[in-house]
Amino acid sequence: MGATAKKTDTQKKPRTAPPEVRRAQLIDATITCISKCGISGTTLTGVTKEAGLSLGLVNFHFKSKDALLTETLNTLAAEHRDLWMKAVQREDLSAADKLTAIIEAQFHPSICSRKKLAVWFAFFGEAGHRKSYRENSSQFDIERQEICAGLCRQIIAEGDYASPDADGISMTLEAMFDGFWLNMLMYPSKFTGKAAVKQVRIYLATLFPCHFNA
Amino acid sequence: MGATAKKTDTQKKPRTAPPEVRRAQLIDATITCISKCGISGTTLTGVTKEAGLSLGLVNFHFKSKDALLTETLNTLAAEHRDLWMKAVQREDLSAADKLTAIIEAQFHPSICSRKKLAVWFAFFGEAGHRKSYRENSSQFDIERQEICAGLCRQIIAEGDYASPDADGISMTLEAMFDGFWLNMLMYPSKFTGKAAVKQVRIYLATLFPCHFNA
DNA sequence: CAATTGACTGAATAAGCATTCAATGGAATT
DNA sequence: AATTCCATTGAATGCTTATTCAGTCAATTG
Repeated sequence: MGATAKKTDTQKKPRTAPPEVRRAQLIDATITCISKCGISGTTLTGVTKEAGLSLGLVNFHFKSKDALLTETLNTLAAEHRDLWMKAVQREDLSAADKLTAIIEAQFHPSICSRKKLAVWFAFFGEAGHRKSYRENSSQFDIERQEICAGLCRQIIAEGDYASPDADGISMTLEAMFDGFWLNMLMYPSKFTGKAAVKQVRIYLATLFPCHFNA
Repeated sequence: MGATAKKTDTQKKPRTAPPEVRRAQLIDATITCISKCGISGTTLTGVTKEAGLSLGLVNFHFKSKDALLTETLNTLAAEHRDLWMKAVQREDLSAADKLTAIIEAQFHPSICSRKKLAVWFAFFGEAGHRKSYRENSSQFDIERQEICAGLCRQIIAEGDYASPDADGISMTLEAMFDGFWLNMLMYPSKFTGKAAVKQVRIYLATLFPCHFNA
């Protein structure tokens, strides 16, 4: 339905666009395709049809199908990292606030829509044998887990809590992040992002009652 | 290596075997192939080569490749269910003991070898769009979660604990199960089954200190 | 022993796929 | 206007794959 931005000469969409735009379009279409058909069901014909572009464009803007898939995953991973990193870098937030921000980023609607979750797990399913799928995103995971462990250590020191096991707690947090993601994908009616955040906060409130409340 | 059961005439392996045996061989080979190459890299040529059988046998013993994959997943799901169900059905165990048994089953080496984890997540990755992959195993997941919730309710009643949210706890347990599985697959050197059991027990010990200890 | 049955084989088939590339389009530059 | 350059197109190519099936083999039955 008509989107006429400038009356002057915007009537027909241009037949050509800068590579950046095309790459973004193709990555978007790839996300849609993977979420609908899985990685094994995602074909270049399908992706380009979804994007409304012609078949040959993928190999023009990307080296190969594999490069398109890898860059799709990297895009999702970077988008996620940007969101929580923004909060972690703020100087005015307490350790508990930063940890809360990481949790909320994990379950933010823009990060874990059903569509994107399907893509994440499609990649996890292939990650076992595809090194390129692990490289980037696992680096981010490790980075986030180490930051979480550091924040936990700080909170433990602040509150003088009994449990000294910041590494164990951050491991468990990581597991809860991924586990709730999977359950949100498989049983969306039973598991929502809101409920996940709530449960993670209950876990933290049990451990650090002075810093968190359910 | 020699396995000579009966001296009389067992020298060469028979060229033919009952369908049950062949089906099991093919499912085994499928697990190996998926763990090595993912679902998209698993071909009938590869499976039959792995099994040391001829190409045509898959479509003889199974309706199709898809049927083979579905039955492979169902086999894994049933194997897992059998393990925890055996403990849950015992009349002599307390609720806490049964919950412990479920946790230990979840991370039992026979259930979550790296090989089998790779297969589980390969299926999760495709489950979004393949109804047949969800049907059986998700039924088992729901069943297990409801049993866990019941056990939690019982424990809460026994210990007169403050937290009344058995459903939330069982949701969190489920998430920890899946999340630790994923982390065991992705970072096997950092995450082991033993460590996972320990962390889950710590979680329960925090909630139910009279029933569990870390 | 002959006949029958069920398991097994692997070459042949047909469909689908990623990738290539010669040709086209059109915007920017000369 | 002519030229250059880059984005774009989609038919053609060559490879991989699931599935079929006509035939082989061996055990069991009559």
